[in-house]
Amino acid sequence: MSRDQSDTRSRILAATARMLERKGGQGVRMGDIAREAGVSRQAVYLHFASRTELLVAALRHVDESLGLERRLAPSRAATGGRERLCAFVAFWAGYVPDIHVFARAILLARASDADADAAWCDRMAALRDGCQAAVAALAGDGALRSHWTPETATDALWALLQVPMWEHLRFACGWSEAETAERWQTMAMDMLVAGQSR
Amino acid sequence: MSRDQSDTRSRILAATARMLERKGGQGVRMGDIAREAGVSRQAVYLHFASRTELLVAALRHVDESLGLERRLAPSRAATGGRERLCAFVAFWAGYVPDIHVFARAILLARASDADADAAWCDRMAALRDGCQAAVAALAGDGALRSHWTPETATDALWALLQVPMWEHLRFACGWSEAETAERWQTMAMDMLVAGQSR
DNA sequence: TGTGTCAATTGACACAGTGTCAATCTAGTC
DNA sequence: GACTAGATTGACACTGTGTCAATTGACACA
Repeated sequence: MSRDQSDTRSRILAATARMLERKGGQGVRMGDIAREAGVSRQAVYLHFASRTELLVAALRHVDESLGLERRLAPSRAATGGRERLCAFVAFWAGYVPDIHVFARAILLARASDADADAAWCDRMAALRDGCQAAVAALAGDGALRSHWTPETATDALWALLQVPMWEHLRFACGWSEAETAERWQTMAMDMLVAGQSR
Repeated sequence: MSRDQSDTRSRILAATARMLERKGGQGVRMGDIAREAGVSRQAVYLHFASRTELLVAALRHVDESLGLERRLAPSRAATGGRERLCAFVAFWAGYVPDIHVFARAILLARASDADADAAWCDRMAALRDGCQAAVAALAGDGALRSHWTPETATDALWALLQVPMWEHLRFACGWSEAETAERWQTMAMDMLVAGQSR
């Protein structure tokens, strides 16, 4: 049989992704995922200790299959501060659409589950590092608006790039993915970069 | 006895506020609220059909006791576009701290409850009206950055003023209430107002 | 051919929280 | 003294997570 241990595990992860994609953050039950994966509900618990652990693993799994590191490369390679900021926001605007259903689910779980909260904080800390690097590049060019310190500017950019912000722009405002990406960059630039008045 | 119908109702609302304040959005159960109000759990259902209805009523109740309309007056009175925008963000930055625990609870309920979602969308529509008015005043002064239309600028401001954004600035970034208010205004101005480079 | 192992299945159950129901209690009112 | 209405009590249905124990079926080793 082609169904060894790791096979089942990845089928569960794939089923989780499909279900989240289809039904959105809430309303996806352990039983739904099991059925979708073609295994029993208990088989899921054989591989993941809890719903939260499954969600977090599923998110990590898409990170890998999407090539998070590879996608991050352009922004790391950018030399100028402005270019780096633009590239970073562009990367994130292209990445969030692929992960936001997982983010949604974890964000909801977060309220009542310390593990989910910790996993999310971890991930957001990594995002903040990216923001910090972009802001540092900007400051290095002397292009940071004078009312920001590198610290506060990092915080501001970090806040701007939160997943709920993307969701709001995308769904509440009804912006297309391309519009969201472009305008999100503009917002970041206008907020942080000196001499941007047009 | 001093316990007539409307008395019990408002005691429940007050208890809801206290519990949310104390324990945050999640983890506040109907039974907790009942105990806090000094009534039975069923008495709560006698006054509110569901948890969602209670949360929404509680939020409306603080709106009234806080004088939402009165607090909104300064921004409505402002003449210049910049002043109006500043006053509006200042109003909101002063208001969110008082209501964000209710917002949190409703936002969480929203994912699995259509009523909560509808109530929240309603409220957000009202916020958007405020944003629209501020942007219109700005545009009227010719002070709107050229890359925005009134529509897109309204959306952008609306997104910036979402409660999760405030929560992130306040708690994840660790900004004080005053810092959050001041910098939130700056972010809005930099994003929307032409000729703001410093 | 027999034995051991391990993933997976099945069905039962504990637990928490929301919401419902019916019987009963307790004031105030006419 | 009967009526009414809000409140109480206790039981229960329902949903979803997580646990447990007994069993099945496939493969491996000898």
